[in-house]
Amino acid sequence: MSGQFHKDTFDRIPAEKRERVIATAVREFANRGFDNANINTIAEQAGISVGSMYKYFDSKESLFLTAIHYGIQTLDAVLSDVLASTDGLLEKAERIVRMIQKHSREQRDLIRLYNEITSESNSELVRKISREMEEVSSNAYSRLISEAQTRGEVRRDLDPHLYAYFIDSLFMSMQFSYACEYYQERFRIYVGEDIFERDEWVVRQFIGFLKAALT
Amino acid sequence: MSGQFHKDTFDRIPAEKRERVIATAVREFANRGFDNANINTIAEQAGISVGSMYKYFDSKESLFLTAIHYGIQTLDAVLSDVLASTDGLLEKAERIVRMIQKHSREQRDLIRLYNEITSESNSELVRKISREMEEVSSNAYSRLISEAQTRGEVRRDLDPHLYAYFIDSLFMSMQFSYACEYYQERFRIYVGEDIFERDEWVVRQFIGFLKAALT
DNA sequence: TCACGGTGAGCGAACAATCACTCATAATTG
DNA sequence: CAATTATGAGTGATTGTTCGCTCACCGTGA
Repeated sequence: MSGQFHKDTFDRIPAEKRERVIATAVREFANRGFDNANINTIAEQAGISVGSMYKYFDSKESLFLTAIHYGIQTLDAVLSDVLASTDGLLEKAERIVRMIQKHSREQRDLIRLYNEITSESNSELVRKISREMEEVSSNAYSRLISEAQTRGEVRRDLDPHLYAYFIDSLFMSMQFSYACEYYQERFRIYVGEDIFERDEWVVRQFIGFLKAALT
Repeated sequence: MSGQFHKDTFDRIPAEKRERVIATAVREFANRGFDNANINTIAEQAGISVGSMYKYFDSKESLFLTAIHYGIQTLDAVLSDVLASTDGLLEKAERIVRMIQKHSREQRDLIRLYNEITSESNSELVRKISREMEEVSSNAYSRLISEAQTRGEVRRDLDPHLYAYFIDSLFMSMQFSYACEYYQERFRIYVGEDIFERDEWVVRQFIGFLKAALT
């Protein structure tokens, strides 16, 4: 997890204020996108002055990166929690799907911030963070499949890395479908208006899909 | 497919100029995003004046919508072409994957424009676009699966709509992986630096994944 | 205890750049 | 010579960033 994007000053202020600033930034960037998010508004909503904002961060981009950095840490923590269990591949997948359904609603802003990054392509720094972001789940998923293969749980004629990529693609899509506007609308178009009240059914169908694909 | 977003004047100018304007708009919106795209620059690069731009379109949003509308039509045309064949489900899927690999590289701007929309936070815009965008493929894919089910090609215990959604999620992810920076990087992280020279292998593995999942 | 001065967090009005959009004027067309 | 189309400098609104200032706090020395 690479270095910090904020000034030292930001570390010295009370934790409560620091968290308020980050939470506000995450919300604003997630809701309005990088360009439409307004630094002056974020400051106002966080209860500090614009001046202070620039005492903490060099630029709008620095604040954005700090918000993302925080988001990644949070997401990683949740994922690690699931992956640390001793369950088999399909049990873990099931827990991840449930976690996605729960987490995507509770921490909607974070997922939308993540979604934001996937089309923000013109920044070197964002790319760097993204790499660290995907590497965690990439390694974890690939290893999961390899291990399941040696245990005989999963077919041997498939490439663990590519299949990890397929599975992560499905997870990503679901995650966004529960948190981001465009993907929500798409989910409804495909499966119906009431899809967000059918969580258990989605879990069952998804696991069925995965099980068939892997065994 | 909803109505037009441009003024009548735009229909009256030479086709060559019209196409130049649209191509330039698609490129700029794809590369810089809606907010960062500059109308004055687009006009300049298309070889017309800003004034003319506003004789053709009411607003930046109208130009954006027109560009997207054009993009959707192009994508639809290509997809319809594949879906019109008499092949079975898996053969069609294979052709779609190959089409994605080819098309995503040749029409990079269009795919990136599509990617741009998926994280657009302007809900007004999203609603206008998403339906038009997803309805075509949604219906097509769902129908494909249903038909394959009645032919006995595909398991009956799965929901055609949800499975169509899963498959489309994989297609989307691949499409972006061949055209958009963040997804490209992610693809490399998962499967290796040389993944973009292993098209045939990807096709085979993907079809294997899908075949197992559906039968 | 009190006065003093140094430090740096906090402030927000003002600045400066950007850019969507307009309009008076010119060119073109029929 | 109308009527239509094209032009691009200008306008106004927005917003990232700066800067001169205040003030609370702390250490020091009398």
